[in-house]
Amino acid sequence: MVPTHARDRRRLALRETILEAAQTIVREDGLAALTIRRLAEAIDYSPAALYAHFESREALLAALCREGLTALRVALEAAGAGVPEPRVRLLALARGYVRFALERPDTYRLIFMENAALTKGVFESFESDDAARALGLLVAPFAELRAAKVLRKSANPARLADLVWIVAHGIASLRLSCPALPSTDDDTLVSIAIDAILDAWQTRTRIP
Amino acid sequence: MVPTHARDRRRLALRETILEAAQTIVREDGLAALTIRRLAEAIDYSPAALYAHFESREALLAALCREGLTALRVALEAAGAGVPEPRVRLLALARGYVRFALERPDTYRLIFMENAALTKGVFESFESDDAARALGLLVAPFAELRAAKVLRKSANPARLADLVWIVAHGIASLRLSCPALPSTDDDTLVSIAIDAILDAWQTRTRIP
DNA sequence: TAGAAAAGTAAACAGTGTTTAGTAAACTGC
DNA sequence: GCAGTTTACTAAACACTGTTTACTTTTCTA
Repeated sequence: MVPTHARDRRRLALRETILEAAQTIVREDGLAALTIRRLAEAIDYSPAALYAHFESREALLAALCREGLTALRVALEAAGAGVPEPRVRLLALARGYVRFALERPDTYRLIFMENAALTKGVFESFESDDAARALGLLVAPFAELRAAKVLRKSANPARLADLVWIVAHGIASLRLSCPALPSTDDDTLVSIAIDAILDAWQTRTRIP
Repeated sequence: MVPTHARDRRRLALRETILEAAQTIVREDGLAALTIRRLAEAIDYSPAALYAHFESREALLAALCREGLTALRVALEAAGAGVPEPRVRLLALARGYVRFALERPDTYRLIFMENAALTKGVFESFESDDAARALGLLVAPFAELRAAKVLRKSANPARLADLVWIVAHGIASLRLSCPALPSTDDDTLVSIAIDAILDAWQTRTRIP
């Protein structure tokens, strides 16, 4: 899949250079600072040159968005790796999710908050493999817990995974928008939420 | 508090006119369509005239943001009004929250997603009474349920309210960003989440 | 090596938020 | 009622933005 022709290789390399410079600018001065002119200057090309590699600024943001989604998936895989116990892994995944958002706020905003059309485009057109795999990481622990009869048979792993995603995203995005408001710290919130989910669906007999 | 002098009254009226025209534009063509020039044209003034009432576009957005937050609080009050049973009220509030976000996506985005600095400013500087009152609506049912010994004494109403907020915001904002992804419908997600929270904290004896 | 194709640029276009200088209107004190 | 001052408002410009066009340079191919 690596291009054979020299000019194609250079083309791809420049595209990569552009994306890297873009990431740097975003990390240093935020998304609003990412202008075509500044980006062009950073890589010593004319502004118009960028249009040979990206149809528009929006398209460039979409590419950054896809890269960000991949990075999120990788971060989650790392967070869950080597944690055999499903409940602990679930906690680790959710915490890893929130941590990723807080460590790379602009990336996270770009993926999920900044631009509706962008996010939709990335999740739809790109048939986002990363999103599916990331969600899969959350589904597995629930499936395992259900198989081990820790959770009831009526527990729907996919739906519970959605719930975890909702909670993690809720915490992360609220923190990015109005940091003060949920006054409890993130890790506690995450474990409270996950414990509640597991508690609610665990096999048990209720005493009325 | 109503200004006595005629010119002050006119001033305030124009300010109101500007904000109303802004709302209309946002509702019709989204937030990106809200430019100073278009807004000025809509109210038949020159662009510069707006700067007598708002320091900048950002300041205007902040005003819209505050109005949106008030509208959200009012919507929540309406959703919870006349629902005496705490659990049912909690459901109604959370569903009302999500519904508000979906019915006024641009308003909701403006309040919670679009602009970090903006949101922070509104929630901090304005010592947002609306936010506090809205959150209070969510705290009350938990306090009532705890008082009625439906929930354990260890249940912290404020923290549980945060959780509900996190879930409602999580659902709403994910829906606005990547509508396809949580495949379960919103009302079901809300009730699943709230049931889980109530379940997890209800007074009970566990059979191991 | 000559011709075609690609890469890259400078300059312009249309749009943005914002500032400035200057004018018209409205209010104030006499 | 009138002079003077403050306010309201505008037209025009400034410094940006993303993007397009016409043109030049470089690079590959036949």
